[in-house]
Amino acid sequence: MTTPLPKKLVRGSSSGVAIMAVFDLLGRKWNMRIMWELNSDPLSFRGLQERCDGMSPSVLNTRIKQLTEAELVFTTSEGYKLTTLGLSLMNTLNPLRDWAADWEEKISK
Amino acid sequence: MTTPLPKKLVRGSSSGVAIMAVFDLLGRKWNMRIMWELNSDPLSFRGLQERCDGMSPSVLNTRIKQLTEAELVFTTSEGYKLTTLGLSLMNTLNPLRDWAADWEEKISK
DNA sequence: TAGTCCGCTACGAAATAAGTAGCGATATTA
DNA sequence: TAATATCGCTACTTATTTCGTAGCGGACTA
Repeated sequence: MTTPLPKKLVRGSSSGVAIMAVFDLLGRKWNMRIMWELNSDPLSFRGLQERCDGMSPSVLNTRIKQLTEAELVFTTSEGYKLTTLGLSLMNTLNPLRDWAADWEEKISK
Repeated sequence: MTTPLPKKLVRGSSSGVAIMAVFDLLGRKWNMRIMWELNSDPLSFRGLQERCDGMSPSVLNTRIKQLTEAELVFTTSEGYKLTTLGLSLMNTLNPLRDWAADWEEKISK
């Protein structure tokens, strides 16, 4: 039988807890994409849906709720927008664009 | 009936394709976490599993294959390690740690 | 030879995402 | 004012992904 693994491992310190929450949030389909699209423009529900390859409205709805709860997105009369916190996240994620281009180039040989 | 949405929207240019692939890869449960852990140390299969809260070995196995395919991870006699490409990705993702701390602070009020 | 640990696989159950129809509200047009 | 259209969003079913667990075959050890 497989050795039971401890469910939680005591790590070096309390640091590293916050980043795990970020991984939980961003490591879910569509969340990064939605924020990326909102970083360009504020968008309506259906507009966001179109930009995100026609993703399911049911999922979009739960994503918006999550991101709103996380204070990264909020609703206005002109549609959904990033909060200051959301904008700052997209700023830290911005270098990903260049990395991605580099990666694609090297991967495709 | 719901208006059919166009499955693909013509965007401004060819730029932005690579970043979508990155979102696909990183927007999957465990992928960021695995790379984060490997950025600290090279780890064995079971070691990686422990660090990742005892995640299922079946999922871990498919993740390792994906990340290897993406040339972000490779296998050595001492365990799994990040490639140069993988290291550079973690470098661009590094500011996330600080952002996460900031976010947690503001969120918990 | 028997015991232990390893990377990894198989497989059923649970959770998440996709896909589609359509409701109620508001806006627009006839 | 009535018909039409569009909106955000919900309710459902189906498909895909992830989880949890048992355990195989190989390498090492006693």
